[in-house]
Amino acid sequence: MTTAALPAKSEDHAKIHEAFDAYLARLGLRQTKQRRIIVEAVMLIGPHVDAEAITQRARQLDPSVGIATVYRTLQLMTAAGLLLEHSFNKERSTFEFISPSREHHDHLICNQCGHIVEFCNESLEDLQEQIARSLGFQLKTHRMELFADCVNPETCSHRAAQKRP
Amino acid sequence: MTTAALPAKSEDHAKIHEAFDAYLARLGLRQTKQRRIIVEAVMLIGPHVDAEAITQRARQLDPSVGIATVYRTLQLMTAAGLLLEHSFNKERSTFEFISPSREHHDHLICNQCGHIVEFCNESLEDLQEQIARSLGFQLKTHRMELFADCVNPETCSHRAAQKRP
DNA sequence: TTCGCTGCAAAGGATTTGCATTCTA
DNA sequence: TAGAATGCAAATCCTTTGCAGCGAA
Repeated sequence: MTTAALPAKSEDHAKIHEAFDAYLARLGLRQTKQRRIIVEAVMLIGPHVDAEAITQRARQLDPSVGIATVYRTLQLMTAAGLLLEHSFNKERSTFEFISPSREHHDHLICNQCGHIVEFCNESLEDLQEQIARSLGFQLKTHRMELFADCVNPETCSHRAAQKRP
Repeated sequence: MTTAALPAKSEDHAKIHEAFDAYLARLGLRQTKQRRIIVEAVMLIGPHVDAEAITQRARQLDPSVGIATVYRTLQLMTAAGLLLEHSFNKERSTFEFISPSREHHDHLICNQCGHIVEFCNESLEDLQEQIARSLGFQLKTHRMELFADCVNPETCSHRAAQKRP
């Protein structure tokens, strides 16, 4: 059975901000308006974000946010364990927002429009573990991405959602 | 059943050149000394190559080979189905040489020593296709990497076998 | 007040492109 | 000979860095 992964719950927003602030405090770093805005932007447009999208969303909250700060904050969030950096396509890094309420899942990426579908399949997980065992290894983690075409072209309308003004 | 993938046979070199020439002819493109050199360089250092490595190897065969030509030829080879482009790391593209004698495979990477085991598992392939279909997509390609620990530590000695001259 | 932060602009690094020249077919 | 291919240098594009001013603690 293949199930779609659930999106983050909005109740998490406060917890995420808290977690990030705690991370900053732990390292003796400062809480700033820009950092709060960028974390918020990630949650608003997540779970898959890139620096450009974040910058645009953040600038709706405060037009003066600089790209450099976005990149620096994205690195911080990754270090804090709030984001996972992927290279789905080579021209731009994608960051995945990891909320506590989201379970493990893999990704299917549409070749046409770049839309990302998250899914989880138990049999697949079992099989992977079994394969590793049969090769004399104990599976720790894995990375799996399926690249596919929409069977129904108009399903590709996510393209619109992807486009930016 | 999980089987290990075999490396390319050197007898393939001639066939590969032939296949590439045929591809060029089919598109009305020209056979050139540089293209032959670059294809040869890929086979010499494959199966995992990047533009820089290819350029260096190609220049041992002819110092005048330009980087632009390497990139252009790598694109041609990819279009011809001789290479598969990966983005294992975001700062540089890796191309995987696909020889007819090498079957499709996935990768298992040892967490301890970095050794890469190539394997192929039919059930896994079937399952992936099935998953894509159930999500409304037609699977084109996939990327799967298992990160694992050797069950038996001394198996980890493959490290030496990994090194290239 | 102290430094960490920020925005800006310039720097980087891989890959692509424009162009005059060279060379295949 | 036509026009495809090449090498070089300049141009791109995403991301990082240097720096002087700003602001959190």
